[in-house]
Amino acid sequence: MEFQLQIKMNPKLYLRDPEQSPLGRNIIQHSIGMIHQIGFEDFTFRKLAAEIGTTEASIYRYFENKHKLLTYLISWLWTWMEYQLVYHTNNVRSPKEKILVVIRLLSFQLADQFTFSHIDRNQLYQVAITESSKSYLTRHVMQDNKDQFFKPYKDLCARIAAIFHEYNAAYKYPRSLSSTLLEMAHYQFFFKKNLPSLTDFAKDKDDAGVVQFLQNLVFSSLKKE
Amino acid sequence: MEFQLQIKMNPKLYLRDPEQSPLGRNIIQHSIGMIHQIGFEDFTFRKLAAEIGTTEASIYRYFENKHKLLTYLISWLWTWMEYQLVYHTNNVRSPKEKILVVIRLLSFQLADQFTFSHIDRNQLYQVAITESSKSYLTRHVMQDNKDQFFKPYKDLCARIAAIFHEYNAAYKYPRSLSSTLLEMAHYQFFFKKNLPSLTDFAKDKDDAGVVQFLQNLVFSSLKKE
DNA sequence: TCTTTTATGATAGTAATACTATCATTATAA
DNA sequence: TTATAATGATAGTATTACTATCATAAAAGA
Repeated sequence: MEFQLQIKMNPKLYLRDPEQSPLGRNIIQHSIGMIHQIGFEDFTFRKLAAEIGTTEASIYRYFENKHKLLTYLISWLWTWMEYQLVYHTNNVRSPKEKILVVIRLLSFQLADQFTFSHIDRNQLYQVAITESSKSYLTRHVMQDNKDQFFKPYKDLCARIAAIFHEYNAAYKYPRSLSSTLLEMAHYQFFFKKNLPSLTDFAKDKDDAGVVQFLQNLVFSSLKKE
Repeated sequence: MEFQLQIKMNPKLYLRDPEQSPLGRNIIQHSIGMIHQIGFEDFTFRKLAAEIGTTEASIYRYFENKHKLLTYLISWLWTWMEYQLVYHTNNVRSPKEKILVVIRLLSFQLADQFTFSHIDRNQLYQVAITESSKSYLTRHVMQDNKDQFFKPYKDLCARIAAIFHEYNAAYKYPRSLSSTLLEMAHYQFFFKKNLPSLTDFAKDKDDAGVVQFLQNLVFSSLKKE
């Protein structure tokens, strides 16, 4: 018995659906690998075309530009995260336990039930740590928002906020705490690796310290017990 | 009686010190204005040269590239912030009061004692909200860090962490809480303006809500009383 | 099976970006 | 007064970020 999870993406993010063809899936797969390797700034469609043995023109038939492609990738990850959250909190009663699941998920400590032949989630997660905020830190964020590009992120944020509310209905800032958690789950790992003095985890070998910090941050804010 | 604050910048950030000439100061002044207006991605030395009536080549004599210029600007702001922090917490005894000063400072609610003829701090602060993280979210962050480009940011972070420690010596994550506060002081304002559903301040007209959230976040984490 | 559509490849071309180099001119300092 | 330094003027290169055109192969429809 095999299950497949199909993530439906916002059609405005692409010109031709990359999931529907081998070339499209190649673009997705190798763009993740390449951005991971050389970073988004140095990543170009020309280099990507060379790597997968196609032409620039062919890639432009799938994505308008590299920024849309990045937004597509990040958007895919948030959607996948939300699904994971639903899956892993299903049948969990205690809001406290749900919050622990959220933090484990955002710290990439949870096992996945699916494999995606062309998407290396581990690599995509690494990409997201460094590049995700670039998808909205632009001058065209408002237009992109109107086009619903950030719906997956906002949905995930809202779902986590709802769990916070469930844990403590009196807490006044569930959404801001949720976006803080989402961003910090990236930034603290980035800092730990690259600018360690901005964290308290410089010497840590594993991610346990960051996870504990995030737990402390959230539960302190939400108080209770 | 007039006082002047001279902020000493890391010489590796520039080729020729922009503070030492009218052209240099023009570059600083107009780059802030221009990045504020069109965003860092669309900002080019060519456009900047046209605006201030000089040539691309002349600008390249001051800065190697636009990324170094951005890092210079952001770096200046962090240094200025640290000075403000020292100034405004001088003679303040209570650590709690110091933390309130920090948050007011990061939310740009504090008056400044100096004017800088060619640097519009208000505009630079707006630029920092959207662009500051781009100065380190790169593949060359490690090298840049070795060159001490982020020292002003790390110094400010450490100083705030020290205040947290003073407030509650038992708290385990003063640095991470400090970097969280620093980043969120930007992100929550950015979200409030551009992606309001990621915050609880969509309808707020002023910044008071964000300030309260930041206070709540910090004091909850640090507990005590 | 024949034909039409669709996807890709191959190739070319353009405007802008991100620089580097050279030389003349002007202002300043020794 | 002469050397030095800063800027302007101009030119040029490699790369980026696209757009356009045409040929070919594969798939789908009649």
